[in-house]
Amino acid sequence: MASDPAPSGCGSSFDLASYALFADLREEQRCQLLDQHRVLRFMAGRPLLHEQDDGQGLFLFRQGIAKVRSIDAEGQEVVLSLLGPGDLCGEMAILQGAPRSADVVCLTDCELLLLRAAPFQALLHQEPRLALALARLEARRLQNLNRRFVRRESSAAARLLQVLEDLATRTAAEAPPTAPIPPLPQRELAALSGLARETASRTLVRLRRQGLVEQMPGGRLRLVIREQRGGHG
Amino acid sequence: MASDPAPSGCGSSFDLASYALFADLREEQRCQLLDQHRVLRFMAGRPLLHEQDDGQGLFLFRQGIAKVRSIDAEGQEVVLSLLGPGDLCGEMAILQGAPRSADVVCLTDCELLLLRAAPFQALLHQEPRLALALARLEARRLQNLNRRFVRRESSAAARLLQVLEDLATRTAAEAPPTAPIPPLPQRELAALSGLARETASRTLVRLRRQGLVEQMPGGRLRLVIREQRGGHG
DNA sequence: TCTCGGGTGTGACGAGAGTCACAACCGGTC
DNA sequence: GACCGGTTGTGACTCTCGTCACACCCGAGA
Repeated sequence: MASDPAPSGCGSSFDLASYALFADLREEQRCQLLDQHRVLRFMAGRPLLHEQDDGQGLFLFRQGIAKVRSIDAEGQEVVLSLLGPGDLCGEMAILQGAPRSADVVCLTDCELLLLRAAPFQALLHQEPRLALALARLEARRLQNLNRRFVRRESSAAARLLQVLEDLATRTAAEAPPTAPIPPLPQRELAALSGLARETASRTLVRLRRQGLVEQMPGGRLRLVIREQRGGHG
Repeated sequence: MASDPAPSGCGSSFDLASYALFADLREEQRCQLLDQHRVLRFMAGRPLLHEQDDGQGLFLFRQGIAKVRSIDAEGQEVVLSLLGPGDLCGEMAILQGAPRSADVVCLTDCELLLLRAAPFQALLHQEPRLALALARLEARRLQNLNRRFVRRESSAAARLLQVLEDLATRTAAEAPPTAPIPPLPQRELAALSGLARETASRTLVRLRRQGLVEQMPGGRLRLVIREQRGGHG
């Protein structure tokens, strides 16, 4: 992990306003939040939050994709969601001093902004816009997970397609589902969709034969959008 | 559905303070929220939210258990969570004028308080404590769903036990997992745990034989707590 | 009493995905 | 070139759960 210490001052080029959470704030308040922020870089495969156990902070994704995961009773990894540019994490720990139940691991090289918890917490208590925006953020996450929960019942193909679409749309803010997907080993794709590696392999082969997934130069995958993706093939 | 119109005044005996969401407010603010509230009663099997499509409100559970559910692509019901005394719902629609993706159906006869959206929304924008409490509420829901997501992978027995425990703890605020469970048909238990009715039946038989579940007079079930409920039997 | 209907237990079967095993491939390094 | 480790494809088998089918129970009502 690399870290650039940053000046406390504002006028920084970091565009907090592009994060929905901070869009409603006054410029001066955003500056407040940037106080003693740092820029962090993690290599693919590195965990984000482990090292920050006590002195928590807010992590804003600028580049790269990460997975939020948990370990079940049998020691199996369960992936709860994906994070990409424009997303943030660490707010749950700040909201409720709760012990962290999930950890975050980078899937690709990541660059992110770490805001200190203190000014964020202070602003939360005095500015309803921020608290409200946070409530909205949590609500949206809940809805996303709900949708995922509903799809969870479905076939291996549907689950894998869902993961591929998620990956594509996280490569950048506003990325289309047909954006090329960063090259990840099948083992990883399988973990993301909750399948065995072999099942993921077989399913990928079938999806390629059906023309739903395209192999791009460099081994990257790309979704091909078709109507009727019911996924009961 | 029965409905008691209520006076706008305060001094009502409804104890909003017992809901975590309102615990931090001043008494006067809670009164504000009670303006034109109503008491609603629904029979088991009745949907809550359908009829309130535009004029939304906040539903506070006082008695009874309900399920939050959604319908998947194949028309199958997927249960997202359970609500009981002390819980509330309808806040997502208020937070983001979003079209509702899930509906709420009573499992037993329910009694609840309906607060009007307007004063709640107004207070949200001016009182950070309320907005913050709402953010915490959403965060806690997210964590609950995360936990459920993790367990979803597991066996039929584990899933059913989970549902039974959820039902027991929702019969009242602070109810222990060993509280008696309201008598629901197997069809309903199966839907709650995402199993086929037959599988639920077979699994229940096995759990009874293992002594993990007890049949009480009147057909009600009760969980028996044992250490080591790994659920790989 | 018989019958009817809903809820419940259980048997037989099939489909889907996990597991084990192994071969082919690919990119490094020596 | 040979070697090695990690990745990918595939075949065979197993296990779990869904599905279909049916028998049983029990309470309600004619």
